[in-house]
Amino acid sequence: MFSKACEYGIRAAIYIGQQSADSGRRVGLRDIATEVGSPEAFTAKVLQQLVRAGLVTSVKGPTGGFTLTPEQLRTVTLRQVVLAIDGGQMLQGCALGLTQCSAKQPCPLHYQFLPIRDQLNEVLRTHTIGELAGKVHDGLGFLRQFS
Amino acid sequence: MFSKACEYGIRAAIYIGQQSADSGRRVGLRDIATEVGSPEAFTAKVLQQLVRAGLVTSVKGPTGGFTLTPEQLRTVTLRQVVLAIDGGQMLQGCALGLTQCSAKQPCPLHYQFLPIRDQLNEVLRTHTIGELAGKVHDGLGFLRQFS
DNA sequence: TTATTACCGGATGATTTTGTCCGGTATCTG
DNA sequence: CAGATACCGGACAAAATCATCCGGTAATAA
Ligand code: FES
Ligand code: FES
Repeated sequence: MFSKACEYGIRAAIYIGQQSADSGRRVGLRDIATEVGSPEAFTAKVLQQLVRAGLVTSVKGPTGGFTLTPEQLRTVTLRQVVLAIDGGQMLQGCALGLTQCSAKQPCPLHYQFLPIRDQLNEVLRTHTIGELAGKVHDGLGFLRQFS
Repeated sequence: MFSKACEYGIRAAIYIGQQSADSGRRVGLRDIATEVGSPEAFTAKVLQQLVRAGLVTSVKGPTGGFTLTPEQLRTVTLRQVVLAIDGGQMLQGCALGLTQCSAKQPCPLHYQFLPIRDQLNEVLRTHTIGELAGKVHDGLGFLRQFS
């Protein structure tokens, strides 16, 4: 569905959001990688993308780390995270790989896939990182597998 | 969404199906690659997978090529093609990359993604190659972009 | 100020996916 | 049988993705 980078990015963002909403404290890279079960160095690259896109805030130095401002918690959507990392191919490209998805020259699956893709876009567009972080906080969602 | 290999495989299968239903004639690799706009040698690999999986029939020698039997046209679903090439990750894996998708330890998006994935599975399960080939035959669907 | 902390950025390497090449083999035609 | 055709199979190569390493830089705290 999404690339590994995107999966790590989403999980990391939600964890950062959870900690930010919970206690306002910043979380370090090591902490993030441990909690979401992702490779540390690679996760750093992905987070840099999110910081450059303005979706996550970072602070250097001691007591530094990553955080989500109250505004970011409220406004940053899953869709923005996916677009920043994976681009729009999954969100608007043709399911069968035609160079463009359009009713002009639709692939044989076009009209079957449209509602699916629309629903996917809707889910990504209407869910904020802060909202998902709340679920994790309430024990309704998990960011890694516990055995 | 799907891998390149899978996209080529689906488009190729539909084209083979269209020609088989249309005139019963077998189509060669070159013809297929041209008509669906895919790299010839790579498409050959993908078709071999489909032949081994029993979803497409091949015949060697002069006048040989690929074909779909009437039974294959009637019974082979898109889902079988996708499973043969890409496996089940997209069809049953967790959207956020958790090692397993389950209500036991769901990711924060689990319940939002379930209906989307169910709908995707339903579309793949209920559409046969023969049915989609019919659309192409009737000019209602295209397998490559015409400028 | 000085030392420490922790993110930043570029270079590098491993793995998977994508794509090509070519000889082998089965099949059909004459 | 002889020759041509076209799929088969394995080796090989290129590109994208995934992942690591390490010196640089900004910020904090003593
Ligand atoms: S043209 Fe293929 S999904 Fe729209
Ligand atoms: S656990 Fe993530 S989609 Fe089911």
